[in-house]
Amino acid sequence: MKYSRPRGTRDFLPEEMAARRSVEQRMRRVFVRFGYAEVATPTFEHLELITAKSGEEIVAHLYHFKDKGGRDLALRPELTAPVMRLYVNELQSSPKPLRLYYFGNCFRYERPQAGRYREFWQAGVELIGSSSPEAQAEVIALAKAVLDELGLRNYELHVGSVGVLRKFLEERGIAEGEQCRIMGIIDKGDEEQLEEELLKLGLSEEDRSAIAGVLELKGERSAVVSRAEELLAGREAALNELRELEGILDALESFGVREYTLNLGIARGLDYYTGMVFEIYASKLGAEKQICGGGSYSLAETFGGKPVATSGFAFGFDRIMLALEKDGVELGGEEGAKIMVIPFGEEYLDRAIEISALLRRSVACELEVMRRKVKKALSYASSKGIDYVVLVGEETERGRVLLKDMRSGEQREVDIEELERELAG
RNA sequence: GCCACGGUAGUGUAGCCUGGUUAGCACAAGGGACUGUGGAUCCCUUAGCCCGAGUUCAAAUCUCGGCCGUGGCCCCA
Repeated sequence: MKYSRPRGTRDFLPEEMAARRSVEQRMRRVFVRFGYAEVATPTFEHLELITAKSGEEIVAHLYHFKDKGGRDLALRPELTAPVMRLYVNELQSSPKPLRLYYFGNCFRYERPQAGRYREFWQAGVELIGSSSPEAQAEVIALAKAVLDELGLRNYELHVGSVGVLRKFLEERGIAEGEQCRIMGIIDKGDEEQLEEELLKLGLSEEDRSAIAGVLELKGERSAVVSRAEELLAGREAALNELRELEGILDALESFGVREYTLNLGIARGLDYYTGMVFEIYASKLGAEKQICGGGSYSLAETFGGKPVATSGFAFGFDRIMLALEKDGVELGGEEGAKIMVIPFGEEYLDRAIEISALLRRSVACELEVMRRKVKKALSYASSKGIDYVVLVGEETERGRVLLKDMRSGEQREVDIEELERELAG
């Protein structure tokens, strides 16, 4: 092998590509059905755009480079920041809400493993301009609608809120920067470190156990909510945030989404999430089983725009493909009948070319270009799954060809003028 | 960045432990037997030891390093 692929990248062969396109197209249809319009952004952006959103640390996980003008650029590691930049640059004064969807490849310099590649694909949406419970619920319902449309069965939806905890901390006089740090620690799941940090911030024993208690809450809505209310008794700001979440859940249930886990332990480690967050896991996948992540956030101001409430999510497209496969979902891309034109020898080649060109006005057909004997050409057609073969020979002098049905083996003479109609039907 | 296992024609494999003929087999691909008819048979052809260094008279085989793959840890915007 002379040249190998760069690490963590993949080639997609025709069969796999057909399956990917079919899934992609069905995803798009659902996005469109919900009123979302597609946008696309560059494959690379200024490095600062990425670091503005995610901090300097992530440079270690980026493909970044200097171009010939000395500019620091990076291949996009995700699409939320580019899309919000696009919004700030071009769409701030368009009617609200703005519903955008995207689909594209992203790049991260990380160690490849199951469901993790250095080049991968994301599909997602942003609903910009509304902070209403129904807007936030809509994006969750949309994510679920896509998965259901695709026929995925084994997945779990977890809904939570980073707002509850943020308000709790805010009420205790803890600054936003500190809140973010705490959320990051929660996301890592390091309980000892969390306890330590909270102690340093001067939180009482009671506060600390309330936080630890809330973070463990996970399960059916009413049980989680009533327990959270007990733990948060007297913390009005946090309770308000809980009620806000309940409003979203009410709307979500109106959308018909009733199967979910209320999980107050989701922290999403990201500084820009403000309230509702959600994640979807495909239970059959391995270590990398999260197939979707999203929530409500405020990012426009980070990129120099006016603050605007936004909800959105991103699917890990490759992981969804893996999940569908593990679920045994059939992904055959639908195609029309396959047709092939074969000449009886070189003297009929020109005529065969003309006939194939004629047919292509309405159907897909391929021409025998190997100058093979009919026997070999038919053998090829057979192994390729060709449905109909048009044999071009002496009959062509009477304006006719032989049409052979490869399934039944039956064959008859047909006028060339009628051929197109025969095959289109 | 760390750990485990792996890497032989296009694909799947035998050989490796116990260094030593032309590295074997199956399928696939191209051609032919069959000059106007496929999914059958037979024949021929193409094509391989991941890369590099070391040990040795001799390395696919043993040792080390690298690259790549698979899975896991860390991380996961």
